[in-house]
Amino acid sequence: MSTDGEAIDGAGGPRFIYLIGRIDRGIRQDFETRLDAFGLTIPEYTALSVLQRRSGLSNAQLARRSLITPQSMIGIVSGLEERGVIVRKAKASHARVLETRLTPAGRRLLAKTDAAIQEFEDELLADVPSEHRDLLRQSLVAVMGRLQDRR
Amino acid sequence: MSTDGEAIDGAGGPRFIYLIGRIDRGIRQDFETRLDAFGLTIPEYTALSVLQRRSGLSNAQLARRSLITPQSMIGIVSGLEERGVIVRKAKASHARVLETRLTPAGRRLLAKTDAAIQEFEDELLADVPSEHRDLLRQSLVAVMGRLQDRR
DNA sequence: CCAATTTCAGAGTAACTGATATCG
DNA sequence: CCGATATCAGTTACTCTGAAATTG
Repeated sequence: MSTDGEAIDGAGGPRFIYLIGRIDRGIRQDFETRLDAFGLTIPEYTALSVLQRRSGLSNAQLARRSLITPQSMIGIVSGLEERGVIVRKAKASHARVLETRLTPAGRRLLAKTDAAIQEFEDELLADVPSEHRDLLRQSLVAVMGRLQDRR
Repeated sequence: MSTDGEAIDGAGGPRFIYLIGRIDRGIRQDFETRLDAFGLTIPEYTALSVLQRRSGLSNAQLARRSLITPQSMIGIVSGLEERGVIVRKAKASHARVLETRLTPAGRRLLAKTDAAIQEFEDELLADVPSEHRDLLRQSLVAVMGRLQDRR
């Protein structure tokens, strides 16, 4: 328990923005530690997860989906490519664009990592009634949509 | 609109952890820009907001509530103290503990900033039906509780 | 020539770990 | 002496802006 007296929310409750920021920070450390066992960083794991769903995205597309710059993303995919978990191949119709895909090794790594992360997520959501979890996710997706649309 | 084809969530939908991380990143930039107009950083604004609700917290208490280390928090409060928006005074019963409080100038600054941030938050939540917003906040508070309890 | 992509280089923010001193 | 607090110092992780080359 928190030893600082009051509950987490006072009158009116904390802002949405606070909650997102604090949860992100609180999660990040555990998340990093767990991923470390698989030799991955958070942005690396995130990129792999996106590629699993949407194979063949270019660096620029990955960056847009992740709400970071292409310059930031390039560092992530370069590292993953060196380690052989992804491959990048020039698009047939446009040699400048490099399509990114998971390798079999990448798929295996991701599968192992996913299992560990699923456990973590279940712990975090333990106090959110299961009938509310879909709505939580839906609401967060709606916020994501707002953010995507301003790029 | 996103130009990368598909909707934001594929089959099964994105993980809670992804959503938090990406929303946080997407928010951070706008948030920073808006706060810059008031000469505040995100952690500074967050600390001031916490102090408004819970006056008299020590550095260590502020750090715990924010899920960061006291070493990280000390840099934030030191800056705020120099600028005269907070004061720190030794606790009567324990000279080692410095109780932190907003100054009148700090209160004024926070009031102005809050108004601008409220607008931002309303924009983000525009696509979340108002009858779901309370539930969203409740769920996030539940997750926060889980994180607090493991310190 | 323009727009999009890729990618190198440098800068900055915000957090961390480690260590030291003080107080009750 | 122990536990909590405060705080200095150094380090790391992730992202950014700027700039240049390539392609259609």
